[in-house]
Amino acid sequence: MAPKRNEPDLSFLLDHTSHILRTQMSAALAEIGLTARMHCVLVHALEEERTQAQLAELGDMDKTTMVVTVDALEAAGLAERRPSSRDRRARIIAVTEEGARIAGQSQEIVDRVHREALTSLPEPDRATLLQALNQLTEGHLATPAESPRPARRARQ
Amino acid sequence: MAPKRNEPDLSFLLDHTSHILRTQMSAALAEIGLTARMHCVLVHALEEERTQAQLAELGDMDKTTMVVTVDALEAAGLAERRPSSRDRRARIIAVTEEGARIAGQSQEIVDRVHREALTSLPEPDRATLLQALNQLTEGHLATPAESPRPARRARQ
DNA sequence: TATTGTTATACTCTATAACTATA
DNA sequence: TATAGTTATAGAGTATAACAATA
Repeated sequence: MAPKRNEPDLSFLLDHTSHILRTQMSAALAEIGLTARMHCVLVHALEEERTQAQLAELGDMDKTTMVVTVDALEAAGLAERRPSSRDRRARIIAVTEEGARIAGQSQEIVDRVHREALTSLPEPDRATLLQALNQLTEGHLATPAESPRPARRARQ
Repeated sequence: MAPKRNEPDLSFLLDHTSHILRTQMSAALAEIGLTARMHCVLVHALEEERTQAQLAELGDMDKTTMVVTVDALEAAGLAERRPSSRDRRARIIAVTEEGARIAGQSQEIVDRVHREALTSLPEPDRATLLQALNQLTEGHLATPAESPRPARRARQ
């Protein structure tokens, strides 16, 4: 049987919920001067010594996007670039004391926004939702379809 | 209890699944020369006589984005702009015969991509997932938080 | 005065390419 | 030769502003 039209479908539901959640998360983090990327880098950099490339990989960012993000963290006094002792090409992102404090706050904000979003769900459905999304992520929605993107021209 | 770190959270899961599904949908629709927006406009325009503004509202697009989308549909011979008999400012988007045929195909593609995505889920979880997402959409994830965007300067 | 659709374009975001220093 | 990080900028996507026609 064909699905009824005008009924929210999976695409709409995922697009809508992820978009709204993202705006709420951005707004909440903005109150302490962070973007979601800055939060992501702070948290991962706190866990252990990591280079920009490693942090970019973890946060699924381009290395050039990471440059901008680390610039912002440095400007805010939350992190510092330090030369790696192992590889003089690489830079370790060291979180400052203030950065660690802010990271604690931002993690609380992230958790709170998630909690608040899920409050409209009955208890048992929350676990099922997260589990189902996890399964999709590992199943047919693991890898992106490639879009035939035109290559960019060389710089003049 | 604080959530364990490095565990996929709601933000990651929604972002990831919606992004992957979107790439798959784009790739699948591209095979018949459509974008998701073109499909969306075609389907809604087929249901009843609708103006660009109404279609923009339904598809959550800016009116200027709608202009581009309708241009593409016209160029592909799938739809035509016709003056509204009620309001001479407005234009009805009329789907051509070929457009209706393509809309049928694109709807099949959309349904197939959704079906395929959900195959990794056990039967009972599918309904729960869709229901839970629906509830989020109507609950705390109904309306976007507003981001303080700087106003754009006037044209020179 | 407000609204529909159009055009032009400003702005954001992201990624590519080229580069330097190092491996 | 390959990789880490930087810089500059191209390109896509989108929205704002201004406009003409009409309400």
